[in-house]
Amino acid sequence: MPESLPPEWVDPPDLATARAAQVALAARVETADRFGPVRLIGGVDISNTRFDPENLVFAAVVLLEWPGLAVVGGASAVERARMPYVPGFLGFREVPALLAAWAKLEALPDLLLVDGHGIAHPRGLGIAAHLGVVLDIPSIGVAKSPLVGRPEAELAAEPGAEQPLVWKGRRLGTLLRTRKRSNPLYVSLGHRISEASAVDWVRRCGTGYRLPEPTRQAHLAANAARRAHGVAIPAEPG
DNA sequence: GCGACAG
DNA sequence: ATCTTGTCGC
Repeated sequence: MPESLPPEWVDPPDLATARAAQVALAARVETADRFGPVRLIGGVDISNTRFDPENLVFAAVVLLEWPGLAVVGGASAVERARMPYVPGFLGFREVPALLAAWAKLEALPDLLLVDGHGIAHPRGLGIAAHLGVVLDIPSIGVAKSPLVGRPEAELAAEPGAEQPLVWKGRRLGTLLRTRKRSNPLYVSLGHRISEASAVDWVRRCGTGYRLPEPTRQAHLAANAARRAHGVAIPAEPG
């Protein structure tokens, strides 16, 4: 973890400050592998209630053992969104709640898979990179749709097919088709991991679904946390 | 100026 | 992100 993180890295007062914070954070992203043996893999995602005037953000972090990919722990938290969803600034909307959930974890993962882009972002700081740098944790971005860039060439239809994601002459990530007839995933390194390793780990975390198990379980956990919120606990009979 | 635009 | 059951296709 960097020295006590500057407030604007997580909760900037305006978009101009947020933009500057992203540039500063992006400079801290490490694009080479720097992590030890992987025994615990984390999955992260958030859930929102549509038309919620409270603007609540339900965040979930799940812990899966490696190998095996069984969920062995996790935590969730609720926070009020500081700002609305603005493409390119997703981190500032979700990171606060994720940090709250992170603080409740009984153990920390060795690698983190985040629902969203890593460095495949206009300023190189998608939410996976944002969270990775703030927590100083190896992270991988796994997005379900593109933000910037185009595949270098047409992506083959076969499962397992991949294609470089290119933007302005730079390679920012990889399109990965994890299932037949499913739209590809957009994988990009977040922090302390190389692009090649990021794709390798996403492949290893595959269990037959479109999304890798960590992110898939995090999505389920975030939804469960949201549905459990404000739901009265049925009284025990007797 | 116009269109694109993670979750 | 979220609203939602069945249904069509592999």
